[in-house]
Amino acid sequence: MKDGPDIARLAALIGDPARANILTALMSGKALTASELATEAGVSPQTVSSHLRKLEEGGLTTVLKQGRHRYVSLSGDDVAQALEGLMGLAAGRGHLRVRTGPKDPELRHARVCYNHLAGERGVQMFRAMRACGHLALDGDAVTLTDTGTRFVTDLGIDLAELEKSRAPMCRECLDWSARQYHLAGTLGRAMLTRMEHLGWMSRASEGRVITLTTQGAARFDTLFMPDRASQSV
Amino acid sequence: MKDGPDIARLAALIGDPARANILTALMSGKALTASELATEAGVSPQTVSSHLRKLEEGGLTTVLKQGRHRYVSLSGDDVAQALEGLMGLAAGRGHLRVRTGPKDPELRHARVCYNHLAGERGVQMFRAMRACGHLALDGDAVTLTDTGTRFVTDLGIDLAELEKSRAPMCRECLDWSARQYHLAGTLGRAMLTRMEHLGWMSRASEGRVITLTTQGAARFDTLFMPDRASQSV
DNA sequence: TTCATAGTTCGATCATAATCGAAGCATGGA
DNA sequence: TCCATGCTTCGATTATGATCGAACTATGAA
Repeated sequence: MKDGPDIARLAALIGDPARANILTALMSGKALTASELATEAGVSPQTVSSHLRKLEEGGLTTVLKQGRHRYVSLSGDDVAQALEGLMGLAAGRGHLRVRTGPKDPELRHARVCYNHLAGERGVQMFRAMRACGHLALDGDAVTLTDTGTRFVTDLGIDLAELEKSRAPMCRECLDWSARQYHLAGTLGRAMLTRMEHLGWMSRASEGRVITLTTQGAARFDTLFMPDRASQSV
Repeated sequence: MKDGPDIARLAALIGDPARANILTALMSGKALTASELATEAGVSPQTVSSHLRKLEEGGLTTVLKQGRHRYVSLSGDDVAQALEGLMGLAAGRGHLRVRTGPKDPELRHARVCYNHLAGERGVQMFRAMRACGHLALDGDAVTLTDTGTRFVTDLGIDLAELEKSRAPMCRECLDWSARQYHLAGTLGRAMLTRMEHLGWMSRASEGRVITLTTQGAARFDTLFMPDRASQSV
């Protein structure tokens, strides 16, 4: 009995170490060049060329050519979502790197997941916004409430700009480290960008770790603590 | 940069066709013997023995020995969840079997997903129960309401029995065919079992298709149509 | 125009792992 | 006890696919 989608082919695409490293690097949401990805994966340019072709043919990545540069990115949110799901299962089953790097705790604390905030901080933010009634849930749908609209507008987010996009504004994304949900979608992205702009947090030039400044952490905790968020609004 | 969980190893486990077939068969929620899985995967007993060892070591399956029989099952809901996520991505990317069998539409309509109802029917049920206020959502948490308690009790479900289990009673499970959520957890399982008992639907002896009787479909639609469910309670 | 850089294609190499025949062990039934 | 059945282990075979050196194409800058 062989029915339903063919997960073997898709999983085999992800199951090569070099390709897994490429996909993981692309989880930052950045579009990276083939050369950068060759460095990330630790293989030669010719090898990465071959891998990228397979990923593109499999529908996991898209490529944008600009002159002699080819910018590669994940082909959509759903790829990121499935990868996070695999990460969650891998973490839950103890499938960890042999050498857990010094960045592991930092990744768990705060990291970028396809351009939005993930890790403990991401979960904290999502939970606080729900607790304060800024976000409402209806099944799989997450919507911004009236108080939420005021909240994010006060924070400096241009909602009119977000509404121009056809992508969902709010979406739940299962966090592999916290095993809870954090906020994805265009609003999730805008929140991270805004907090970077405010100087609360910054992304490393390489990798996915997000670092909060001392002041940024304080401001973040002020805004996103459930029993304190009400007072600030 | 090689950080976070090792998805390559896990994906490679799933990425072998024989093992993917095994895991897909186990999505029915039944515990199957090694011989049955050898038939499912279309390989010899010695090959399946080798594959099962890998899946068990990887934490994806558990084995229960009874005499000379070894009963294999998925090691948890989270495995089923990640597999469904991969199925969704595979379906969305057109990674389908070369020969889409005659069972494909039936699988999309109603199928068993780790012992609970999936497919269009599963989504319909979950949606209707939320619309009628029988289920309440708070982030990732799904809870049975007072009206929901009465509803399922009237349907013949023994909630006291369900509450004895440590497993979550209600959980959302993303449906690969419908791209929406259906109800999982012990309640989701109990609902399917109950409707089978009422003769509304039955599982094929092999595979995961669920067939509704004419009368069963009528009763199902009566109970789980959002604008009609209120009248029946 | 020349040179440097980004990236692809070709083909050979080689490591890996799925596969099954043969043999053996464990269990159950007559 | 003997035979049948379920399952595992061992070892050889073979197909697959990742890999990179060599060579090439395309683009950009001086």
